[in-house]
Amino acid sequence: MSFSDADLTEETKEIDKLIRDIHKHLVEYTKRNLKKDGLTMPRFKVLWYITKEQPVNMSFLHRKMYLSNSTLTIIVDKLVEEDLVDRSRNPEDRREVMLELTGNGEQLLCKMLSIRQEFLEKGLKDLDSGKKEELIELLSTTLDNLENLFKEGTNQHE
Amino acid sequence: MSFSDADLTEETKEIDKLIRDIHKHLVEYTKRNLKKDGLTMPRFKVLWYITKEQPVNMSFLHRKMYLSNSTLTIIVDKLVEEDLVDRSRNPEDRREVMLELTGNGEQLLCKMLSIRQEFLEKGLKDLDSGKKEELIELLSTTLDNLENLFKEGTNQHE
DNA sequence: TCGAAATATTATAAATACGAATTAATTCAG
DNA sequence: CTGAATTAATTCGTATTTATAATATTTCGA
Repeated sequence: MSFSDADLTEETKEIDKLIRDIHKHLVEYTKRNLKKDGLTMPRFKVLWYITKEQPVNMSFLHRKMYLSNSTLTIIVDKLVEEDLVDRSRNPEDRREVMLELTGNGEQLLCKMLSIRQEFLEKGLKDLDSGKKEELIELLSTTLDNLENLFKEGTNQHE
Repeated sequence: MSFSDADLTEETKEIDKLIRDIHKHLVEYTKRNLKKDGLTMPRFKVLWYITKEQPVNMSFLHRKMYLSNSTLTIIVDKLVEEDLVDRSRNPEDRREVMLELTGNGEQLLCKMLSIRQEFLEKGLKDLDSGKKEELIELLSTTLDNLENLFKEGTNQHE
């Protein structure tokens, strides 16, 4: 078997499309369920990122989500108002805000995550554990490379 | 080797995270480059979808992108104004609009797609052609299942 | 031909997003 | 210790994106 440049290009395009489409379905399915509980995607994501390393500050969200602090302030305002997030100043460094999920927040996030999890689980039903591990391996390698490439671009002087 | 339920759950979470993160890097890298040419993500996506089946109408974009027609009208307005898209009525059925890329549109989209393509290509550099095919196979299986699940949910009566 | 269905736009309102200026707290150089 | 620089977050002004409801316009089936 031999591969031309055109094949390689096609493979990349194909993988791009697959990643986009899988992601799109995950997002749309998630949105559909968020809506039932009055949540939107950006607000859901903020909850999700907070839960990763509670308590977190605004800058953490900024770094992870690639949204400006001013945008995040508005989104967090809303979440606090809805009693999903608790906002307080860090006593160690009072410039920093500390964000944590409230009980409500935890509960709602959990629910949404498990709905999402179940959806993807069904999507993966034809892959046995070995194949899933294989998939994880292939995607991890790719992500590592992309992260490095991305950082290089970011540190561009000027 | 044996696998517990917890392992299976972890595998799914891991795959979810990998898909999201790869997608995130693709999006952020693309955005960074779009910005240099005054493009935004939704506008870029509309160009991309138009090019898939030129000429397309608004409803096609609606079905593919999960955006309301009114949202799309606004985005397309902007693209027409920027001379990236040509909008005309379909003479066969004058309710329909026909969207095509202008020369400028083609050119700009091509440029952006190849920048994106190159980025992902580098991300995939450690996978030989066999592994890429494997990856395509695994992702395709998953996407098929997700598409079916998604449709089921959509046709829910009411 | 008449009314229902399909297609797109307009009007309105809300959420999301960014950058610049501002405020407050901390750190650091001298 | 004090003032300058730095850091963190918010506010403000503006633009973009998004949704819903209401409104043409056109097509098409009975």
